[in-house]
Amino acid sequence: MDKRKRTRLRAAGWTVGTPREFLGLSDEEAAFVEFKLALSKTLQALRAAQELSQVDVAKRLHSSQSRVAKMEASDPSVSVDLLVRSLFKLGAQPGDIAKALRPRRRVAAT
Amino acid sequence: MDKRKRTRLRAAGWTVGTPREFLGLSDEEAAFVEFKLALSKTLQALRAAQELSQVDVAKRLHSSQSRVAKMEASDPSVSVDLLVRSLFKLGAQPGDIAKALRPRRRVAAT
DNA sequence: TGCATGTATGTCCAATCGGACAGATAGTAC
DNA sequence: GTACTATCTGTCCGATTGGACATACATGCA
Repeated sequence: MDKRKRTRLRAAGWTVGTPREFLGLSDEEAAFVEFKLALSKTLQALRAAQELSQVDVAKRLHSSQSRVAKMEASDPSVSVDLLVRSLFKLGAQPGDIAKALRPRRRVAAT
Repeated sequence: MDKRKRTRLRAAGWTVGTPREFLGLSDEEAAFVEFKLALSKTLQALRAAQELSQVDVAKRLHSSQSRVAKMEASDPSVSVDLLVRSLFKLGAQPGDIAKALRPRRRVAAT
């Protein structure tokens, strides 16, 4: 987005910026939600790799399908604890989790 | 500990083994407590590096000294969420956390 | 000795989390 | 069309968590 358009939008009362700016998140909060997101993605990937349904995973975790869906969606009602425990139960190794948390290479902003 | 002594102790009614065995933790549970422990240690290290008291840290986190003590002690009442949020608030980068989680090289058991 | 500082531990209660259920939506096969 | 499967979303209520407080313990210093 170029400066001109940005300015016009702001003048029209719009908030312009990144999702993080939009939501008014501080740096630490943003880092935390990204952290959770990385774990969610890892969980999804692990499930896909094992070709399981959410119901299957729920059984292994002694939980419910709806909670698994929320875990994968990084729902606010899901804690990092639950995500980490679940990853371990699905066979992830500590190293796998560490790997998943490494910050993605940043791509040039447009 | 040698085999002989181990056997004698068991005969005398003692449980012999790792803390994990002693507590009857499954692999995933053990992995999880180690995970938490790594975060606690990182928090302590971060505080030490900045030469802050627990009270100082508590202020930065908008929490209390007692909770900080429990975080560093990896108390059961402390969640991974709290630890991770705290680390970020103290300025840790995602990469730092990933690094802290990498499994330590195992040393020959005695 | 008393006093200050830093840390550890136990408890209380409000806030958050998590399993479970209901119901919605989407895709596929018959 | 119905039926089945997989996933998503909202809600409820018991369980866990977290800030706060009191208090104990340790160390250093005047």
